[in-house]
Amino acid sequence: MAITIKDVAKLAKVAPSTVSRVIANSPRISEDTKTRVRDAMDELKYHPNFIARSLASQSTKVIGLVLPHSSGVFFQNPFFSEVIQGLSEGVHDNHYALQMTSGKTEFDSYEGVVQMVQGGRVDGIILLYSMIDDKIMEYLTKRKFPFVVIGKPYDLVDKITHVDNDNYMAAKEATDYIIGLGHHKIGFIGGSPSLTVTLDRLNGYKEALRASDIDINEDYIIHGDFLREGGQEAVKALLRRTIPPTALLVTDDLMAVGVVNTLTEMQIEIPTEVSIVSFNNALFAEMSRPPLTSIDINIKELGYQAASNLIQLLKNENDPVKRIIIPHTLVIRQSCDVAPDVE
Amino acid sequence: MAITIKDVAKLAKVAPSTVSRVIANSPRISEDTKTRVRDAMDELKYHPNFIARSLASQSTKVIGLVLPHSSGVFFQNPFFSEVIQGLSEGVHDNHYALQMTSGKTEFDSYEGVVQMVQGGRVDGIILLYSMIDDKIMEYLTKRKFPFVVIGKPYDLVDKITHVDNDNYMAAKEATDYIIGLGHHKIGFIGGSPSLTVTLDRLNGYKEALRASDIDINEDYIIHGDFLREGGQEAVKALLRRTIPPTALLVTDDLMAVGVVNTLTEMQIEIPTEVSIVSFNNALFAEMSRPPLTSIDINIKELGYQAASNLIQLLKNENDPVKRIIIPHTLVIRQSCDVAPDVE
DNA sequence: TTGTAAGCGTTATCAT
DNA sequence: ATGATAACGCTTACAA
Repeated sequence: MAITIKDVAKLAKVAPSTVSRVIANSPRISEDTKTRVRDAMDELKYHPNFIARSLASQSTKVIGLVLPHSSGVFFQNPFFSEVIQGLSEGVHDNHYALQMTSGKTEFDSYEGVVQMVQGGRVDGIILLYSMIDDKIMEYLTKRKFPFVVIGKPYDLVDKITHVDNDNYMAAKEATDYIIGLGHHKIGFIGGSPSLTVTLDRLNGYKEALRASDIDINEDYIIHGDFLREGGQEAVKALLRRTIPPTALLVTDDLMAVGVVNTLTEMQIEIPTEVSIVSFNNALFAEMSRPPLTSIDINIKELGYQAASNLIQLLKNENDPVKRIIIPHTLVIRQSCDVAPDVE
Repeated sequence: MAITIKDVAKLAKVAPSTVSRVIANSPRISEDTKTRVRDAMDELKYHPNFIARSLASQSTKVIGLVLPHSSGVFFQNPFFSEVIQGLSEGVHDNHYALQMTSGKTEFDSYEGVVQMVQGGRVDGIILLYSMIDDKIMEYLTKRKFPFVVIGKPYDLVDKITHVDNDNYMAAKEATDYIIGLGHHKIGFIGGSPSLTVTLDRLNGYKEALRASDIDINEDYIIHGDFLREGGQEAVKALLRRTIPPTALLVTDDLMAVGVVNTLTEMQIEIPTEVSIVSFNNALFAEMSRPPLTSIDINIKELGYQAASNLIQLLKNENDPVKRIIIPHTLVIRQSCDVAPDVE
């Protein structure tokens, strides 16, 4: 059996409660006994038992992570590694631990969350996605369990602390950039329309067109998976239009890579025949031939802020609801050119 | 306060211990009371408190994950996402949870592990790397704490359960393949020489040369980070040799991408002037221009097996030490050609 | 087959 | 400033 607080107490000739106070560095303990107790702890190589502490204090110092249920897709996207990196740093800096839940189906995920929450495994939760009509978000809200979402909640935006980019503006800027190059037949290839990030970017795209008096052509708007395959299928569909677009706004680099692959196979030249702007600025964007102009959304920071804000919320019972916007930047590379039909 | 076992007991008119037994599905409880208790649980929407259970049973059903300390590098490599995916499925299938520890420095990581172990936070640990003279591995071994490593332990190979590829054979096969194309000036670009995976692959490479009576030229062997930058620097160094190699064995796709970038910039043609075989077969290998011939090591399975074997080890006190080898396959693409100096 | 009661290792509330 | 002692919610001998 491991060394417990009692062993330390015995060695230091104090009560267990005193040892506990020393651990918490209570000001009501004399410096004298503090050092005596600390010496005993060192001598015995004492390490507090987190489980016992959690039970007594009703707090685990663990943050739960909820991945989207179709995590197979999610794992393949570099977005995953990058948020995790930010999250990991964020919790670590605050002396919390990170625990993951996946789940093949939505029900599966839901059960995982309930276990974490009702099982008292975690003090707070971070949702790594935001979609419409999400049962998990509904559950957490109803239970008033502390959580923050990465992305924009579909409902109750002003009731739920979240960390997001201004995806509307980002898409608008990207589209404006394309329009500035003379394009007016601009396609939109987005992820699942049940994700709020897709909706925001779609709206930004539409607004940019509207502001420039370009008709919105619903045939130019396609949704797919945040995967290469998603991009491949989408661009094929767009090329079947009677008048195919001369530029594409693609909401994810991995999809954009699929788009590039397909266009290259069809011997359609980028950027002379088709221009592309994508999102996320993963390594893929840089590696692509040609390198992709992409919007950097600072994924790591998204994770870091989510973690630190959740923890702050945990410490401060009545922390106000917050909306943290992480800045984005358009990184111009070589996937855009002036419109071929402009003279 | 949440619903506890006592509330259920009261409603079902049984003792708390009976409820506990029903949860554990003990055979010594009559079907009759079982259903009565279960009805009560449903009615109250009871969920067992994991923390309390952990404290009482001295087992948390949580697996700890230890990333390499320079996790910044690690996170960027697609290896990370893929193992995590496998691990995640593995623990999930066995009703365990996954908890992560990172740490900027080695000391940092070490402290994290000690906290997990002595703090009773986890039942077992998975090391996501294997390097020589690793304090953490030494600590876990000394403490006889259950753990498995992904990769091959440097010491005590037959005392530590691990999941690995046969990296020696994989490298040998890859090198043989290159030799078969007529190359005999073959460079080796590897990751850190303190990682056992690097050593194994290096040995396989050397053995292949030896078997074909090709001199081993230490000038052809370079080590770098498992990153694009690592590959870039390494290949530049190799090209400065008086007689530069005509083929390269690169132990990681991401490094290989760096190699390809650099060669392309220098207008050296792949595969006509330089052939390349890389490892891991990440999406990068396929995306590269030209697409890379790469050894698929089945990363996801590495993770899945690590998780399930650790859990089995936890269940079966005296499970034998195991060495699980995940098969690899050489995926031939377009980065290799016959040696330019062969007629 | 079921109940009683003693832990598990802390924290926290009273006393002193 | 410190010590007893009762939680925290569960598991598990030991009884019955």
